[in-house]
Amino acid sequence: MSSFREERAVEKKLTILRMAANLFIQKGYYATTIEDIANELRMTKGAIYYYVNSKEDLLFQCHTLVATKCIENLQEIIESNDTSLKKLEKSIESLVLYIIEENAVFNIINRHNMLSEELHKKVLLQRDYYEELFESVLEDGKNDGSFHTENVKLAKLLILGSINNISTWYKPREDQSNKEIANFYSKNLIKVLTE
Amino acid sequence: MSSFREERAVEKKLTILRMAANLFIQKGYYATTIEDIANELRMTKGAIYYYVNSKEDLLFQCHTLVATKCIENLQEIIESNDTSLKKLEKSIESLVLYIIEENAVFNIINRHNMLSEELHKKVLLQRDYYEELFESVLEDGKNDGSFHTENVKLAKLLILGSINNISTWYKPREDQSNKEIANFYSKNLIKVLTE
Amino acid sequence: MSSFREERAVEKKLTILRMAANLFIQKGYYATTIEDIANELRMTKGAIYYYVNSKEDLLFQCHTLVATKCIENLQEIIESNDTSLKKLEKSIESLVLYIIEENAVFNIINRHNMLSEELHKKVLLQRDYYEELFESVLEDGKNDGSFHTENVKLAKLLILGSINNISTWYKPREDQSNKEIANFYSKNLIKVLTE
Amino acid sequence: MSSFREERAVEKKLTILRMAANLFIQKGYYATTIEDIANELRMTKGAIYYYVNSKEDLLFQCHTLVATKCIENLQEIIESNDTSLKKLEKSIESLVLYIIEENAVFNIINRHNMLSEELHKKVLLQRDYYEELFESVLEDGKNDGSFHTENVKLAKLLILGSINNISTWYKPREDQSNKEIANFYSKNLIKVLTE
DNA sequence: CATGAATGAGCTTTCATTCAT
DNA sequence: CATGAATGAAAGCTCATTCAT
Repeated sequence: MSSFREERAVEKKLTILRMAANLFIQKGYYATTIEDIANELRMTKGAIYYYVNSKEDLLFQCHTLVATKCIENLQEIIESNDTSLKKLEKSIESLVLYIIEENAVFNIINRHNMLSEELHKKVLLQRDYYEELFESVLEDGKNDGSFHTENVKLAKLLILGSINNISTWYKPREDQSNKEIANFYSKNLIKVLTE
Repeated sequence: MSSFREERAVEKKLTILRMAANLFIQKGYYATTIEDIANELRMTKGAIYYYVNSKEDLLFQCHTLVATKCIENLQEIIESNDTSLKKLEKSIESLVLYIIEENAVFNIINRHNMLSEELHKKVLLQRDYYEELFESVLEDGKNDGSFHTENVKLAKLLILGSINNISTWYKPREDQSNKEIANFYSKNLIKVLTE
Repeated sequence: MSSFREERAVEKKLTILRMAANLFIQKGYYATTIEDIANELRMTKGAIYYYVNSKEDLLFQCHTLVATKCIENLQEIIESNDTSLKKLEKSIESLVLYIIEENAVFNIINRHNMLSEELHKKVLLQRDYYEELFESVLEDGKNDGSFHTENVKLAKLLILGSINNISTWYKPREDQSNKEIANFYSKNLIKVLTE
Repeated sequence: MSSFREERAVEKKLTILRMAANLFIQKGYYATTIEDIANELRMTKGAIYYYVNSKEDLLFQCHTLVATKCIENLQEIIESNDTSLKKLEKSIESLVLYIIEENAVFNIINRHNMLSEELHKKVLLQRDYYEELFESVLEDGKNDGSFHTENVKLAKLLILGSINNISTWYKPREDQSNKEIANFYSKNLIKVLTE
C-alpha cells in the first residue's frame, strides 16, 4: 500500500548517506556538521533526524553501505570458475576501481575510532570478513600451487594496504585512466605472490 | 648556565608531542582533547599551553618531528655507496621500522584536513620532498638498469602506500619481530621494480 | 505566512541587542560575558548564538543600530526648511535626547579597540559620516553669515565631545527633565558659533 | 641608608605605571596583558609583581598618578591672585594641555567599571574632588559677577565633558599646535559662562 | 513530515596570579 | 630580587540533539 512512500523514504535516506559520505571524506568526520549536510541537500537539520538516528549512525551506515558492496563483489569473484591467479587479479582490480569510484568511505573508519565500542565492533567484523575472504583467495592459490609466500597474512596486509592508500592521493587525470591504475596495481601486486 | 633548564624544557616539549601523537593516533585528532593529553601526563591544561601555542600547532609539530627524521634517514641512505637495489631495500626497511617505532604520526595528516591552509601546505611540502627523494631512488635504479617499471610514479605510490598502511594494523606480537615485517615488505615490494 | 514568526525573530534579536548594549555600558564590553546577557534575558548561551554570530558581532550591531538612527535624525533636520541657527539647535537637542534615551552605545566603541580592523573601519565610516553631516550644518551657517568661528572642525569636536560625554554622568533626576538638559546644551553650545 | 635603592625602586615603579597607562590607552585595559607590559619593558611577569600587587592595582595607581597631578594644577590656579575669568581660562587651558600630554589616563576609568567597588569609590572621590574644585571656580566667578549661568553644575559638566573628549580624537598635527587647541577651547567654553 | 528555536555539554584558549629555586 | 614554570578559573564558541508547533 504505502510502498510508494516507503520507496521515497529509502531513496531519500540513500541521498543523505551519499552526501554525508562525500563530506566526511572531503572535510573529515568531525569537521562535517549535520548542518553542513542539511545545507548541501537544502534540508533542515531536523529533517535529517527523521531519516537518521544520530551522526554516529550516519557514519556507520555509510560504512555498511560500502562494505557490503565490497564483500558482494569479492564473493562473486570467489564463486566464479576462474583460476586462482585470475581471481586475485580480478579481486585487486575490482577493489581498486571501487575505491576510486566511491572515493573510499570504506577507509574513514579504520583510521580513527569515532564510533562507539559497539558499532566499531560491527564495522571491524565486516572488515575482518572481507579480509578473510581475500585471504582465502591467497590461501587457495597457495594450496593449488599457484602462489608462493612464506606469510599469507602479511602478503594480504601489504596488498590491501597499498590499495586502500589510493584514496589518499587519487585525483582524476586525463593521461591516466582508472583502468590503467587498476592494471598496474594488479600486475605488480600479484608479483608478491608469484616471483 | 641555563642550558640545563633549557634542556629540561626541550625534553618536556618532546614528551608532550609524543603523548599527543600517541593519543591522536589512538583516538583521532578531534576526539583527543588537550585535557586528555594533560591528564595522561599528569599536567594541567594550562601547563601544556606554556609549551605549545595551540592544538593545531601540536599536530603540526608532531608531523614535523617525524617527517624530518624520515627525510634525514632517507638522505643518509641515498648518499651511501650502496647499489640501487641495496638502497631501495634499506629505504623500505628503515621506513617500515620507523613507522612501527613511532607508530606513524606521519600519516595522521594526509587523511583529514585539520590544519589551516598555511600549515597544511608546509606539511605537504615536506611529504612531497620525501616522495621526491624516494622517487629518485627508483629513477636512479631505472637508469642504471637495476629496476624495470613502466610507471615510476605509480610504483612509488604503491610502495609507500602499502608501508604507510602498516600503522593501521600494527600491534607488537611475540611470534613476529619488527625486523621480520620489514624484511617481508622490502623483499616483496622490491619485486614491483624487478620481476 | 511565516511573517509572524519572522517578526518574532527580529524582535527577539532586538531585545538581545538592547540588553547587550545595556550591559556593555553598565559593566564594559570585556567585563560583560555572553552568559551575563543570557542570564539577564533568561535564555541560554546557545540561544543567543542562534541570533548572533559572535560577541564582536553583537557589539558591532549595537553600534550600527544607534548610529543609523542618529544619522537619520540629523538628515531629517538638515533637509528641513529651518534657518541654520534653528537647525543647529535641533541637531544638538535631538542628539542630547537620543544619547540620554539610548544611553549611548554610540560611544562605547570609540574608546577601546575591541573590534577587528575590518569592523572598526565600518564603524568609523558611520561616525565620520555623522560628523560630516554635522559639520555641514556649521559650514552652511558660516556661509550664510549666521555663524562665526575661526575653526569649524574644532568647533564641531568641542560640541559633539561635550554631548557625547553626557552618557558618562547622566542619571534620571526628578528636579531636572531631559528636555531641560537638552535646552541647556543647545543654548550654550550655540554660543561657540555665535558670540 | 638604603634611600638610593628605594629611589631606584620608586623610579622603576613609575616606569611600569607609565608603560601600563600607555598600553591601557592604546589597546584597552582588558586587551592589555601583564605580559604585554613586561615584554615592552623587557622584564618578566614575575618581576612586575614585585612592584605592583595586581593588575587592578596598576590601573588604580595609573589613575591616581594623573588625578593627583590634575588636582594640584587646579589648586595652584585657584590659590593665585588672578581674576575669576583668568582663573577659568587657565583651568581650561591647563587641563586641555595635560590631557593632550598624558594622553588621558584620566579618562579610562570613567567609561568602564573595571575596578572593585572599593577602588572605584576612591577614584570617584578624587574625580569628585576635582569637579568640586572646578565648580568652585565657576561659583566664585558667579558670586563676583564675572559669570552668568542658570545652572553651574550643568555648565561644569558641559565644559569638562568637552575637554575630556579630546583624548578621543587627538593626534599631533603639524598645522595645529597644542597651544592653539587649548586656546580655542578656553576661548569658546568661556562663552558658556559669559555671553 | 518539516521547521525554527532552544538546550547543554564540552571544547579550546587566555591570563592573572603564585611560587620554588 | 628575578625567573621559569605551573595553576585554575573563566570565557567564547560549537554542535548534536530535541521538541513544540
